[in-house]
Amino acid sequence: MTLEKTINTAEIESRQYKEWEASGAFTGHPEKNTAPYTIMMPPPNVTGSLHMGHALNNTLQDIMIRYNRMRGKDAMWMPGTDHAGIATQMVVERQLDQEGLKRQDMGREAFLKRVWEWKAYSGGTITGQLRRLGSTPDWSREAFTMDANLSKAVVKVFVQLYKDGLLYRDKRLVNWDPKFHSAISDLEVENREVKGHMWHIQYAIEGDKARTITIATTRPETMLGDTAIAVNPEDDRYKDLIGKMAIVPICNRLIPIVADEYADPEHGSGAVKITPAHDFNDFEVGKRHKLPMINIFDENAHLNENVPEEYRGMERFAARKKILKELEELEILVKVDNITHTVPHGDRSGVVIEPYLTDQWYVDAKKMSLPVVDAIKAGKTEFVPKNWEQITFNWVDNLQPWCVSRQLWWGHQIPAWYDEDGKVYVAENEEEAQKQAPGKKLTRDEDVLDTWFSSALWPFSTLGWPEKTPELNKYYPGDLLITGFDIIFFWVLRMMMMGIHFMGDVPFKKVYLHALVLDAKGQKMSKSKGNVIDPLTIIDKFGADALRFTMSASAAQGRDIRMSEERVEGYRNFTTKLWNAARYCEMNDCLPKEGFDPSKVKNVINQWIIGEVLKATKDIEDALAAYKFNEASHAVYQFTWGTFCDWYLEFTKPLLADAPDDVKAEIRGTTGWVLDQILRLLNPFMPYVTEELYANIAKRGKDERLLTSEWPSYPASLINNAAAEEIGWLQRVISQIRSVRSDMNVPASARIDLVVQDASETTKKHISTYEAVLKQMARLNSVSLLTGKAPGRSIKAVVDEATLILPIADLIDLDKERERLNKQIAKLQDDIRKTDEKLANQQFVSNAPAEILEEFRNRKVEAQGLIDKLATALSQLEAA
RNA sequence: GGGCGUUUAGCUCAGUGGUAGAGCGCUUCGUUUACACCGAAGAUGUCGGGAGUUCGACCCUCUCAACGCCCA
Repeated sequence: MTLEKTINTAEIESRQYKEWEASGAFTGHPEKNTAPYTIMMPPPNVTGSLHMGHALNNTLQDIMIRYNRMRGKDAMWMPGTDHAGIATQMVVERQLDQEGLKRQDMGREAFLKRVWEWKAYSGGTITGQLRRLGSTPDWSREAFTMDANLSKAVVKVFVQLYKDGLLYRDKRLVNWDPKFHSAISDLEVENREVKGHMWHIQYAIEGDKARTITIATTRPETMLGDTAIAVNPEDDRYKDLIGKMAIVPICNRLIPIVADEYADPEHGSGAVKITPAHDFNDFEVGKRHKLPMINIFDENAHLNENVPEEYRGMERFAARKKILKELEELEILVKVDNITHTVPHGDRSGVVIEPYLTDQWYVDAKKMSLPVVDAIKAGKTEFVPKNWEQITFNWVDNLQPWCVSRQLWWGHQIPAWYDEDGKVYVAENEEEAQKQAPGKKLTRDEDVLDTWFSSALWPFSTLGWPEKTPELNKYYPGDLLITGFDIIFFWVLRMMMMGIHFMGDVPFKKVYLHALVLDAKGQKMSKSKGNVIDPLTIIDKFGADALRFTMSASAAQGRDIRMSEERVEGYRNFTTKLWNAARYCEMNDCLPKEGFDPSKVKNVINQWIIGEVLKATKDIEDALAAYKFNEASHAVYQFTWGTFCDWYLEFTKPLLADAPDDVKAEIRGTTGWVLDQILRLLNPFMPYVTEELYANIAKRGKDERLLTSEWPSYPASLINNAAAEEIGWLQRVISQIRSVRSDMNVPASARIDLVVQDASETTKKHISTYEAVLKQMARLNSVSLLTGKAPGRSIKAVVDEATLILPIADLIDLDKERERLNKQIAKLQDDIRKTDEKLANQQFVSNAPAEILEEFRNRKVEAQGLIDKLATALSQLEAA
């Protein structure tokens, strides 16, 4: 086959992916003895679509999976999707809304049918998009958090945690989302800074018309639920009022004035109203003082029957207005301050969260997290970068019970039943529950579980737990988890809690936490800002390989990634470069040859490039072992472009034209071999273009693919230091000549002569060996050794012991050459001065390690040698 | 208010206790039959400010500042 002149990424991508998937190479083999390499994919929302975060996350996972598959591991990347309770229900409710329907009118069953339909319709979108990225998870095991077996695991876990006393029902204040009519967890609350007011309201004191007490509040409507006023016990202003009763305006209820440290004398008026049913701090104060709790809201955050008649049924912010108006009329609204404060909002709904007293299910997250901390400290699970471990510990210290019930319909319905007295029975099914409550009429808990409850089980529920499957046996614990730091607390820790509790071991050995993908200006991408870059658009424009390489090359640990098209464009150019290099190889019959043995190579240039392949391989391996994706990418990029294309192919061009046949044959073999290695090294990063080239550069068997080929592995003895030194010399000579030519404005088209002065025997040998290469790459007419006197009017450059003379009298500008030489000398003298200062420092000489001293001394000698040669060149110039 | 992170070339960012690197951009030159999505050469930095540790600091410590994120 002949490679097309230009690469057609869209065509290659769709064709190659189909072949990969059909080949069955993504599938894990629990029945085989091969060592496993397991990654659990963070399941994206089933109805979602690919964003840059997914692109980053999945690229990194796929690199590790492909790399380990090539290294002979049983690579198993577990894919799947999450039912995403609130998010999905919200989407479907919005659709219903447009049809003028409400889920309450449809009923639970009909609504769920509708959600399943939506899931069936849009559920394949995200997995299709992951395929476009080139991801190779084991699709045959694709799971969904609401699959029957995963749901079974959820029920099992719920019941067991209940039995273990780690899950319980409790009446507490929750973060209530009035839009969803549901409790949400602390983590789902987003505190937003907003402009608001601090209202100062005067309360009368019972039996003392002369005294009043002024409290400050940002939420005056909650005064209808006040059950106390708190003052600081040390606050002299109010000491005498402690124990007296105040009168709540409007509803004219009597409430005690209590002493509590919570009241901050510095803050507001120093006196705070206490509404235990609607504020987390007040709730604690209420418990301390055994205050009654008056709930004044319903599930819509509308005022309920516990408030004066004229307020009942009012929306909370309307009620606030009315109250303020009434307070004003009563002339007890004494002051209004404009302030900025943080107000809790639902991260999904965007509405203000109301602390609300309800019965909910809680998991004792604190208790379950203790073994997690121990496991991390013991190194059973290691976080990369490490600093997340400490952050995790701090967070665990402040852990609150995890509210796991949600008043939604889409999700895992809680396996709990109530009898007519409200007694609860937790069981795996109704039959079991009934056994616990013989003869009683049971009703099932209407609520569902937090989405993160089921995703916390992901590392083992997807492998068949609670059955003892071969998969579970082989793939748990997983090797690596790659996810964003923003869901450490939502997901990573909860997986660890559940994994340790139910499997007796951590779910993964390493957790790589990547940063966020931002726009080019460093801002978070969001629909409202309109700065979202769609990965699919990027793929269409530059190809999936370019996007993947951008992600990998940008993934420096602990730093956000600024996404810009220019960067992707640069890596698109890299794919083109590789493509063209392969075309060149094809045109020159430099393709992989059967039976080529890199250890048998005789030509130094070939020995050198083989050694460079090995060095690059090691660099990539080391970088990946440390999860430094940017370094690994850089190593393979640099080798391919900077070493193979820029030097090796250029070195060998003149030889392919003129050298003896055996040399040509060896070059062809070596070039083909190196190309083959590059394709392997690059494959995890750029799977499509490499696969396509691999298929085209040699005859391949039906099932022979890079996807399942082997990662390069050769003995380090193939690195030939003498060859590296020799080629280093060659590169220095060529660079020097090119540099002076350019400095002196010698036209590239001008073929000039090179005369070498003071050449050592080795250099003489090299000059003769590489004459053809030097001529072509430095654009020379002839290469010779100096005999007799050095020509005066010429450009000179120094490489090691030798002086390179370019006698081009008619082409050079004497002043310019003088200037160039003087500049070089001046710079070297400056270096020597600095080195001398160091060497003159007695403390440096006596304290610095020997090899450093040696290095500085050598540096000086070398610089002096150079100066001498340049000075000679300069004086000859003057003499001429 | 607490915590974390960032501050290095015009831009985006790597980096190491021993005389600063990449990509992009910029300048000059170039149509040598893989590639102009290219090649060659080049310019540009008191490595945020200050102090300390050290023979030696961009790197370690302290401090200040700016910016960002998270939590209260």
